[in-house]
Parts: sequence; structure tokens; C-alpha cells
Amino acid sequence: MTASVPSGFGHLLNPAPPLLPQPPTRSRLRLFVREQPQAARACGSGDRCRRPVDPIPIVQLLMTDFNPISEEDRRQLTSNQYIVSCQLLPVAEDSERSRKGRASARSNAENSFGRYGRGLGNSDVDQLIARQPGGNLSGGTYMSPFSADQDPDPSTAPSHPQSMTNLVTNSTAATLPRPPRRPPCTNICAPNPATFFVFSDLCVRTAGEYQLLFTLMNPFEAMQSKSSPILDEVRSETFEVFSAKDFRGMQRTPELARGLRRLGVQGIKLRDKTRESANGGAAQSVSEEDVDGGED
DNA sequence: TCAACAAGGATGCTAGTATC
DNA sequence: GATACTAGCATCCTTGTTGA
Repeated sequence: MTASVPSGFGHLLNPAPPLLPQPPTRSRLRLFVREQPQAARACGSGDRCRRPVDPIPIVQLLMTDFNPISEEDRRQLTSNQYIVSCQLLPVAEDSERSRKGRASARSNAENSFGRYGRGLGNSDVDQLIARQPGGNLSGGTYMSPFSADQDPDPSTAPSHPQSMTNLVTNSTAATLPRPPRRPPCTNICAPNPATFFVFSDLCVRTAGEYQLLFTLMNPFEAMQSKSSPILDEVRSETFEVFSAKDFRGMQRTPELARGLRRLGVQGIKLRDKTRESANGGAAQSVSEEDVDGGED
């Protein structure tokens, strides 16, 4: 799967110079990093992207105050005219904040729900982007949406965010690292559609600590209205890229990725076990628990 | 329909090279 | 001389095909 940039929109999507945080849009669409990258092996300059980030980053499209019975909401949520770009943000090596950020997983919460009031300031982002070496990220950095009638992994499915007005009355949502879980579905509610952007072949060339910046854009609308195509942005948690000798191996493919693959998403590789576990090693059980949180 | 086989791709390991 | 990085190789896994 390569970068799927609609022809004629290259000038809108050119990653250089890096996209800086845009003024808040009126869009109800929000990005949510459904599957956080944990680690990667540096693929070097000539490795042609054969060491993808593990697990593969999966970004889900959410909609503020989504109404499941609204045809218009469902149509917008599953529209295929959106694209998401991915940029690599190096994290300062001595930054204690990067570790704290990883622990609190604040990226999703602040970008998707509290982005107007909190989160990294512009100066912080400027600092991050200023350190970004050109071309350190390879693979498919632009992704088209994949829509499913139902979430492939309902157990981890986030609910759609509420508007700021609603957040005031439900203040806990603003501090959650991820959106609150969807309430149990009754017989009268139809299955909510879900739209994903699967970055299945992202590779990082050099070792270090990074974050991924995902930017939701609607190039078609931007062409018509001549406005900013950026609808929302979200950052992943900090993850580490290891050199070949330090890399501790690939993780088991998460359930979400498996579900998406079953639904027909191309480029997702199934990995049931690492080589350690395949050879009877004991290291695997530790690493899987660390990553999957002891999934079944 | 199930099982076995083969081919291609993915991944971990290691040797070689460059830099400090 | 030591360390880090890069590139190549070997092995393993997944998937598709064919035969019983």
C-alpha cells in the first residue's frame, strides 16, 4: 500500500514544510489513535521500508456528538474523501516529558478532546518539528480511509466525543487518556460504523524516540472552498526506534489489526507469535503482556 | 473437503564498515 | 580501540496451490 494521494492534490499535501497546528476548525471530525505504535527497528537508508513500526499505527475517525441514527452523520463518518497524513516528530532524548507522556497517554485525550485548551503549546511543537530531520519516515505516509459497518474489536472501541458543552457536565471525559467506552448497545441501536486509517508500512530510518503526528484532511473540500484542508490532528504516544541489535522483536498482532484484516484491509501482516515463543523461549510472555495488557 | 507441498515474504542475526 | 550503524544472509512463517 503506497501513499494514496489523489492526483492533483499534491501541493496541498506536501509534507515539507511540516504542517504546524492549525487554528481550530469547525469540523466535528476527530482523530483517535486506536492502536499506538510501541517500537520499531531502524530500517536505515537503504532498507526499502521492510521494518515497519510495531504494532502498525491505526487511527480511527470519530465525530463529535455523533448521532448513530442520523444518515448525514453516518455518511460523513464513512466518507472516503478524507485522507490522513502521518509525520514523524522526534522527541528530545533528555526530555523527561516524553516518558511522562508515554505513561499518561495524553496525546489522544488532549488532541481529540481538549485540544483547544491544553496539550502542547505551539512553541513545543515548533521545537519538535525543528528537530525533525528530513525524510526520516518512509512508507505510506498518506492513507485513505477504510470503513466498516461495525467496529472489528468492540471491546476496545471508543465512543464518539461529546461537544465542549457536554464535556463541562461530564468533566471526567476531558482527563481520560482515551474516549469513554461506548455504553452497552441495546436492541434498538444500530451498529455504529467505524472508519480507520491503517498505516501498515510506516518505517523509521534512524533510532531514537519519536511521536507520530496524524493530520486529517479533506482535500476535495479545500479545493472548493480554498480553506485549510486540515480538519484535525492527533499525536501518538512516544515510541522508541531501536537499532538492529537492540530491537527486542515484533509483537503479536493486536485484535484490532486482525479484525481489520479479516474485513479486507490490505497490508496487515498477521503475527501470532514471535520467534522467541515459536522456539520455546520465555521472553515472549513478558513482552506480550507488556504490550497487549494480558489479552486473551 | 482436507492435507501436504511449494513459493514468496518477513524477520532476526551477524559480519563488515564508518565514525568518534 | 571502541562503539554505532548498515547491509546482507539465513531461517521461519504465511499463504496459495495441488492432489488425494
